[in-house]
Amino acid sequence: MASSIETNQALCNSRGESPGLCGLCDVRDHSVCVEFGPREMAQAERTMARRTVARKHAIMSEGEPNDSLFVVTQGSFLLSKYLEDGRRQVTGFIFKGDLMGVRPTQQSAYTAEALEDSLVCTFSHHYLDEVAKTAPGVKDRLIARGQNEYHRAQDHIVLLGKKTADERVSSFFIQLAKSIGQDLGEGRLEAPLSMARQDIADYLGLRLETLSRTLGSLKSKGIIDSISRKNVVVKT
Amino acid sequence: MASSIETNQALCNSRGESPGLCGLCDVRDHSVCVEFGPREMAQAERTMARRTVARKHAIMSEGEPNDSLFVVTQGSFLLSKYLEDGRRQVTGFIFKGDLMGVRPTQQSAYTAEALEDSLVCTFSHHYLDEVAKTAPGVKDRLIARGQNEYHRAQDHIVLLGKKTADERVSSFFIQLAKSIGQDLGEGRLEAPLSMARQDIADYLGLRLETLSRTLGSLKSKGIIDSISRKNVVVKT
DNA sequence: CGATAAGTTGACATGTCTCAAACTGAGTGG
DNA sequence: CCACTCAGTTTGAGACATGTCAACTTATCG
Repeated sequence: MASSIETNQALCNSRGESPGLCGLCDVRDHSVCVEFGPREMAQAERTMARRTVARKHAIMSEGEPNDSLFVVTQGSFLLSKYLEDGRRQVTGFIFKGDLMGVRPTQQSAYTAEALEDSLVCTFSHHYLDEVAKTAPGVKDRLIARGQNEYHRAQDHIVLLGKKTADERVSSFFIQLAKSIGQDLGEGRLEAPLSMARQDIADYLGLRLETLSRTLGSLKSKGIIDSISRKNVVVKT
Repeated sequence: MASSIETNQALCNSRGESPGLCGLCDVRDHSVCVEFGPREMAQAERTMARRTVARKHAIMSEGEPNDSLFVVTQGSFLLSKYLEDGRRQVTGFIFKGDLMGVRPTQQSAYTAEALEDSLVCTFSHHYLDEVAKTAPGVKDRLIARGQNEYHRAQDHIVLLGKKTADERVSSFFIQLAKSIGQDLGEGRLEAPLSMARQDIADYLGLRLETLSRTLGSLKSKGIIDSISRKNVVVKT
């Protein structure tokens, strides 16, 4: 799962406070663009494409080439990989402030599809390479983001390799709530759920039915306060 | 698991063919150093430390700071993470030509310990940042390596989340043989095993006993030709 | 308010785990 | 060159967590 905004920075920021679209962007401070100087900012506003992605539509597909970096400014995405026989593994969820496509590639390693109507800023890597010549911090930020992806993947590996169904489900919801939830007080956190049960099950390496049963068990244990299709409240 | 040398490049290479130690290094063309010019090479040979790591000794520890990049020139390493109660998940194996520590960090995400007496070149990230000023390709190489790690981790996630014990074990040995094995002809590949059964089981998210039984089953199916403590021959 | 997709619950099957015992092979010393 | 040892590995029998398949319930949306 992706750890949204808090700790990391994404790509956009105007050091010279230009009042353009980027100047108003609410993920700017957490993105690659933080590294852009006023000149790059102005150029970015012309060069960069803002793109809407409709629910269920892919912005990257496993095996297809991709030469852009995407910064999610609204909405959320699901990352997945398929085995030849159609079994699907969800490898991550992406939220506002997260990046996709840290490196250009002939064959994307995974598919990224929108879980809801979403909005992304796209930067071609060709353009980023240019920017990097005068703003070297951009590359460091990409390295850092890439490492974050890797570390999240390692946590996911531990979850799948060593945790029980109960542990997987509670780890997932607690992490989700901590990363995108809001505090309701009394140690309760509420988070919106843009993904379906099947998506969560495919992320956790469980069957839909097992997830559903486990959810019931966690509710009775008080770890999960309430859960509906679109919302969850967890206690910590 | 790490995909050794073939496809990727690591860090070292003398474009100006200096006949120093680096000039003789057999992983040079696959490493970061490929990007170094003659000047950087000469400097590297003075600055960089070659270090031996004894079997079972850690070169990085989960939670401990690390500010160096390691290039494995001999031997192999095991990467692992632990849950609070001591359960261990092996997140990867590292072989000759692979990198560890792509980014400096206050808290390493995992532990890396030598599976056999090994040899690494260590570059401080402080030094690499200097080099990057005149050899910008170094950063790109680190981004690329970081992404490779991430993609391998995603494959690992699919293995743990969706594959059966049989599939996990055969995937593991086939990938191992393809990456570090040598061709015996007739579609047979032989690879040395520097890790114990327990290490492999912890990598595959299986119990030792399940791995052992599965190995027997794969032998009778002909997917594994033979396997001992130190060697495996797989048929493809 | 009916139609359809999404989620839950039930009963049973099975793959993997658990615990215990037996085996194997490399090193050591008599 | 033969016990002896000890860690590593394999085998056995039974338990249990999760998977499977089917029926049922609940949300969502025209």
